[in-house]
Amino acid sequence: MQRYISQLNEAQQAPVLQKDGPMIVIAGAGSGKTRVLTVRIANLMSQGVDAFNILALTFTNKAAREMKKRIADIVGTNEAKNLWMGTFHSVFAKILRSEADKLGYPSNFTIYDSQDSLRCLGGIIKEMQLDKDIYKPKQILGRISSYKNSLITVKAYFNNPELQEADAMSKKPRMGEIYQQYVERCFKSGAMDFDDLLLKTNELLNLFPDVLAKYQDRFRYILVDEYQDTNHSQYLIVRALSDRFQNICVVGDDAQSIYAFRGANINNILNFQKDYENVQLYRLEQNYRSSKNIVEAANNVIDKNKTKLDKIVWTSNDDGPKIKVHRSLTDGEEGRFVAATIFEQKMQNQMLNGQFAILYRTNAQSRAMEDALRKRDIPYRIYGGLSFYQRKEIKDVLAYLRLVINPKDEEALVRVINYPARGIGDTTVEKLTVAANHYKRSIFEVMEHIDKIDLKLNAGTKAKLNDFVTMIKSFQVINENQDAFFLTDHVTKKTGLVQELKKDGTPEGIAKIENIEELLNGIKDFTEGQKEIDGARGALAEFLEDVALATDLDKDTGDDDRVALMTIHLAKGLEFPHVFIVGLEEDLFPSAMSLNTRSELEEERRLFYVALTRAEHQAYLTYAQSRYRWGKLVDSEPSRFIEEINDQYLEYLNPVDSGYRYKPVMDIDVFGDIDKSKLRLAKPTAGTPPKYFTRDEPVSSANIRRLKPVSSNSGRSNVVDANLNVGNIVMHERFGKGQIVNIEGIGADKKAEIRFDVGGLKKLLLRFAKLEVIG
DNA sequence: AGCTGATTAATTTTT
DNA sequence: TTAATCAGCT
Repeated sequence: MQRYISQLNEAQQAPVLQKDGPMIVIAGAGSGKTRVLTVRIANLMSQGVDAFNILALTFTNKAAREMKKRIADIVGTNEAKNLWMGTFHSVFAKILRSEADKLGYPSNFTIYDSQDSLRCLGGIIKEMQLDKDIYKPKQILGRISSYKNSLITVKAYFNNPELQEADAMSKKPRMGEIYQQYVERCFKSGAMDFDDLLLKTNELLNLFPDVLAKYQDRFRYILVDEYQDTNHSQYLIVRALSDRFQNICVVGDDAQSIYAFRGANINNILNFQKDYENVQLYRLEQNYRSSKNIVEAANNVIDKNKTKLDKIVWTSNDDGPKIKVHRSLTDGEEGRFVAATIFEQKMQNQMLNGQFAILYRTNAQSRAMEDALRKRDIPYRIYGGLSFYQRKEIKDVLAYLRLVINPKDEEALVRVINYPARGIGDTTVEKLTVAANHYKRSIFEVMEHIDKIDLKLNAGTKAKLNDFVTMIKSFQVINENQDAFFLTDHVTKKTGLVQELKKDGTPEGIAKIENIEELLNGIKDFTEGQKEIDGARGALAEFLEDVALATDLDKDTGDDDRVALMTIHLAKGLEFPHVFIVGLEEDLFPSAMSLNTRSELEEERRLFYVALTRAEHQAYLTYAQSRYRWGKLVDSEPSRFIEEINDQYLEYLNPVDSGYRYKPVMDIDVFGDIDKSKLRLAKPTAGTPPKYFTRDEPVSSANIRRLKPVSSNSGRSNVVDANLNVGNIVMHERFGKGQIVNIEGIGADKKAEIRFDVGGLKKLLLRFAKLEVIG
């Protein structure tokens, strides 16, 4: 043990050596806080603390897994096995399962992901006949989430006139009713959403002193990583659990607090010293990760923030190369620059793909990067976005599995009751829902007793409902005796899910089948792993829990060599030799949504700080002068964050701005050459704004460059993508089947959207060749 | 009930 | 530009 401690520097040793009492470790970026946590836990154990009595809460499951492994390396696998380590959500989900009956929940409760929550809310809003443009499910869920994270229950909401008034002011007077409905429905479905996992834990600890005492006694040493990102609900749980022994160690960096939008409260870390008595404060200020240039540039940036704790991050590393700043014309070019640079670096310095990361503010920005990397055959992996488990085909399979475990799970039920189609339509489901609400039972229970209730359903429909119930019940029987893999395999076949996709036959359909196969493989791995652990058969319920709380980052196998693409939020805690921070433009980063208040802007700045401090050796900052946003080319300006870095740390790759402005729009005289009477016009479409155009690439002759069907509109329309070379401009536009000419403006301002019939496209292209370009 | 084309909304960040 | 939803038709 001593060996591990002596490997730490003095500042790192201090929090390891203090065994008892409350303590806070302010850990600058790259200062080795994970090592401190690891060694601290190992040291506690070596001093006789039972692993059983240690609770470590991390931000991601991956972090927990890695830490556990490192501890196991020090103290041995067996000793480490009993440690409680995981995210707030996963740890307390486990506790809630074992105590569920106290709160009136079944122990097999479902965990709703946000997709489920949104669907549920959508249903409520529709049933209440509210305008879904005012009551946007996403917004509503955001409100509910923030209530829950502040421990405002439905009852508390209705006792709080201020909140109600605020919602009424934002044109949502019926917010409370929706909240109530939502909570009732979740309860009726035996389901908890993400926020419930924390809220219900609080309720559990508040309402049942004996339960609280039990876990207080159990978790004698509590450690919380990334404390700056805890919300109020999490804060209260930690307080309650640590109240008896006060052996609480929180680690965090206020400068890296980036989850305020999710309810994280930076005051939790700023005020920690007031919350406990005799708090020891430790600072880890030496950065081992990054070059001097990067560390100091990052300090430059974070200095602009007012709200922060005193801390000076420094490093004894080399200066390293300057941070490179690159400007490009468009987002496409930005992507090409990044790809080209990676390519060169790999060639010149023998670097691996895995040593590069591309970080962006929004998921939508990944596309341009992907395109460029693909063109250069650089392997990459995108993290986040739509995760594997959120894909439709996967969620469909999971929905059946969820029903097996918890047939009351309403979102799962409505998702698959008629998929694949089995003749149970919306009308029937609606009748069932009404009956279920009336009897205060779940839809499944209503279906079980369909013969005893008069719902004015015809015999055929009743038979179909019975078949469905029988099928799910047959799955339940299998689940009693077989492992999760066997059951899932059976379910995909029996329900006709795979068959449905095979029938489809499109490339998308095949990809979906492959995804389902991947899911099956995943379940296989899981069941095998489970069986090895304690001879138990790999239980389905545990797999579903894993899945419900898994993130893309967790799934990472990390064994193959790829460039990493992710949002900055996801990059927290990671490090890479070379980091590209792309899209550094005003309104994008900082986001336009965050420019209203100082605190929002400061959070964006912290986000930039996080991004920059991911880099070990070389950071690149790139921005584009114009960028496609929602299909339109929009001008943009460099981000203020670039200016906030002292020039001595920067190297500008382009010469000073030449003043050249990119002109994206060209006007085309449509009337000049197209004889409109010869076009078969469909009925005019209102509201579609005219759009267009082009890059000024000179070309010699008019020809069709590419003509291929693309899958759009959920893969079912006959839209055709074409590039036309017309005179000295390239027109790139999309042509739809049986569509329209839409023209707006006169003379030089004339703009047009033209969508032609696929069959007549060739003929029409000839006309295009004669178009003139004005201006 | 299911298909098709038309219309419209969405881009902050996620356990 | 994409994807979801709507409206009208078979």
